[in-house]
Parts: sequence; C-alpha cells; structure tokens
Amino acid sequence: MDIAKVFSEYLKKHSFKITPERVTILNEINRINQHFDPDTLLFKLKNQNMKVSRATIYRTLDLLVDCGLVMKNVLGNSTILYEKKYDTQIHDHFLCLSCGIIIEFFDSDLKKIHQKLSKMHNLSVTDYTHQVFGVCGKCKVENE
Amino acid sequence: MDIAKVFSEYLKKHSFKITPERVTILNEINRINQHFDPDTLLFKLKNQNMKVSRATIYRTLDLLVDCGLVMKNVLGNSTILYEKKYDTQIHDHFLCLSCGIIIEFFDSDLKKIHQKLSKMHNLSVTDYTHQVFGVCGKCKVENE
DNA sequence: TTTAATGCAAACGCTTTGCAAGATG
DNA sequence: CATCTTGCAAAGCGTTTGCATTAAA
Repeated sequence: MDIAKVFSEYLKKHSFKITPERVTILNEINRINQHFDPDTLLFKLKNQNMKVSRATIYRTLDLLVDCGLVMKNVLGNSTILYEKKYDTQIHDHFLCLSCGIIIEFFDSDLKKIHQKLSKMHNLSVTDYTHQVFGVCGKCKVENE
Repeated sequence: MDIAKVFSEYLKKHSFKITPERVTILNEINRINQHFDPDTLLFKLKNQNMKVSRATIYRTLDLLVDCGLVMKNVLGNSTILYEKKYDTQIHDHFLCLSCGIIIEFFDSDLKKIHQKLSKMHNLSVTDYTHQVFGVCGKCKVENE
C-alpha cells in the first residue's frame, strides 16, 4: 500500500496542499508501530529536530483520519490513542486497571456480531472500537 | 435490586455521608432509562427546582461509577455517556455517522470473545465498551 | 464537635481557532 | 498571485480542584 500516494491524492482531491510538515508527520506515523497520542508524536519529531507545531499535528491528524490512514480512538475515560489503520487488523484493546498496561488483540468473531447487527437494523458498519477492562495476569499474581 | 441500599452501604463503608444531593442524583438517574451526560442531568434537576451544582454532579457520578451503579463510557471521539449499570445488559452502541442516532444493542457472543481473551492472557475482564460506527438504515435510504 | 460535602469560581489539560506571515500550486 | 498552511497565542470546553461555608454523624 502506497501510503504517501493515498495521502497526496486525498489532498489533491480536496485542493489541499502537500507540505513538508504533512509529509513529515505521515512518515513519522508510519515509523511508529504502536498507538500514540499527539504529544508523543510532537516529542518524537522535536527529537529529530523537525519543527512542527502542536496545532499542525492536530490539523494533520484530522486529515489522516479523514482519509482513512489513521484511526482515532478513545480508551477508557479520557485516554486518546491514534494508530495506523493500515498494516494491522488490531482495533481491540485490553486495559489493565491496575497497572495500565495495554494489550492489543483481534478476534474475527467480532465481525460476525457486526454482521448480525447490520442485518437486524438494515445498517452499514464502517468502523468500531472495542475496549476491554480488567486485571492483567501479572497484577492478578501480585495482588495475591 | 435495592439501589439506594447499595449506595448508602457503599457510602458508609467509606465513611462518606448520605446527603440530599447524592440521594437526589441517584433518584434522577434511576428515573432515566437512557444514557445521559452530566449536563443533561444537571438540567433535568434544575427543571425540578432541585439545586445541585455541576461540581457535585461530577463528584457524585464518580462515586456511583465507583460503587458499580453507573457506567461511564466514551462514544466516538469525545461524547461521554453515563448509564445505569443495573436493570440493563446493554453496553453496546451503534452510532450513525450521518445523523447521530444511537442504537443500543447487546450480543452475548461478545462474552465468548472475552472468555477467549481471558484464557489466552490469563487475565480477568471486569468491564468493556463496544462501539460501532456506520450509517443507519434511514440515512442509507436518504443518501440514495 | 469532628469530619465530610457543598457551591463557587478559578484552574486544568487537551484541543481548536483567529490571525498575520509564509509557502504552495 | 490567489489560495492554502503554518505557528503562535488566545480562546474553548468539559472536567477538576481549592477554599470558605454548611451539614451530617
């Protein structure tokens, strides 16, 4: 999948402009193989002496979400995570309420649930989030 | 299920106090058979000439979540919903990205997914949220 | 009478926005 | 050269908090 192409074609289509900042941000996201938040992204770019403002990060993330390259999701009550939407099927997160560790997982049976839902209400599913909370294996042992 | 008792015992256990504001808030939530947000709750109470401050709403909601009577969840990118955790099994929401309608649903197969996850990672699941996004039946027809 | 809860307004943290200066097509 | 984008700092918005006052136990 040619991510750069997807993005630039999206920009052209909307008569938006291809700028160094936008390219830089997409490249950095492509390098990250985990979820991230806007500030982490800003920090990573700062460390490489690339100067992009926080506002541009937010604005570009919106574009990337809009063109389908990035997924924005909310974990728990306030944690916002972004992640690549390509190169991965993982949309599901387990959050340990004790230590905060995040375990990513994927279960294809979820698709079946969505299919059932679609039929029942005659609707179309385009996306979803599924977050599970509890206590991880380590914390279970430690709390005993 | 005696909700008032659950709450008052929780309060006693923590040497918190039973106040008119707390009782009022719980009663109002019990009357609501839908998800709601803090401001809606405040507004409903104001309409009945019950004066509770916004701060107290937030503080009481935290208590109710903590004692398990209320569930707090985040729909989409920023919508925060509270809902009763008793008298209902519904934790799952479909949000129409076109008109914003929310359809609540429940599928017991989700439990099986959680059981699989628990076994695989030796963890315990205490809660979850599952949000599905797409286009509802009405909007599908209208957009044609 | 001790301890906790309330209301208020100020603070917070993250996100968005208005605007002037600068870059893109 | 018209239009879009950037950075900055200010504003927004929902939520949280410090503090003096009031109420519960």
